[in-house]
Amino acid sequence: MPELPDVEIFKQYLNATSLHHKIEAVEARSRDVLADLSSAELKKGLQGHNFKSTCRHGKYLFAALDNEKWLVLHFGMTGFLKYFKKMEEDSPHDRLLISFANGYHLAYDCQRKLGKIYLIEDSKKFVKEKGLGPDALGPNLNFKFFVEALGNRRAAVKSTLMNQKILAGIGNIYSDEILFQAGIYPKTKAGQLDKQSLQTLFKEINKVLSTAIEHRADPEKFPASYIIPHRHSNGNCPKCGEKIVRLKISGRSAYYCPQCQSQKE
DNA sequence: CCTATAGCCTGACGGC
DNA sequence: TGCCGTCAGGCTATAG
Repeated sequence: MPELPDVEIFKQYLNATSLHHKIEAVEARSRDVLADLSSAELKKGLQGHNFKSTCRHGKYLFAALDNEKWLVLHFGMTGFLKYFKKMEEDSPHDRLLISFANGYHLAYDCQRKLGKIYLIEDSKKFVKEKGLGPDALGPNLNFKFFVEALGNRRAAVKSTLMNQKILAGIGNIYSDEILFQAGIYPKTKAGQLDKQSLQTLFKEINKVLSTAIEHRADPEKFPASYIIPHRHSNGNCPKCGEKIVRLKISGRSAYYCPQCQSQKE
């Protein structure tokens, strides 16, 4: 789930459910998802406090606490948030359980434990230390920067889009969608894209990510022209009907339409 | 500096 | 049914 649009929805979800409620109890159930802090430290940082506001950078969600600290959540491949009242809804994959004074709970569910939880003082510093590029939907992103960032890259454009140090937020699924909408073959070397392709690509990054957010990051609600719902073996291109092809690029699966995303010489 | 790969973790699925 | 390999919306350390 968790690429930029998904995390944006998690942020909205946290805002709608969990702000300004006093945190009464904290259960950190897996050491694996705790970055560089103990469960006791996490508990100490959260208990008795409340969330004031949130923000997001790439795939990271930041929740500001009233003690000037930030809870930072990264969702790995399988993470998501769950707000509920009855403990029957608590699942074995809920790695962190925050219980509020109003009787509700916020769970961080992360089946594969590839996500990470941090407690930090300074969100700007965190982004810098992680080496994250500008948020793919953020205000600091302009075409000039984009062209320079892709400049002399020899890697496949798909890998470049997924490189969090260049742009933060795009993952395996949405890179496929962006390249499909832009009509670009995913293995094209980033540095070999002509001006026209770069312009289209730049525009589609914004368009695809905002469209996904508008539809609550739910593929079932996506426009009929989107490849994501057809992104599997046996899938057919929603634009031309051609059979969708799978490639391996830097260890990740790329799905594309050989008709609409033809390889240029 | 850049790029590609293995490893981390759990579970679902298909083939034999 | 069991076992095996593969795959899965990510990141990191490491090697070339």
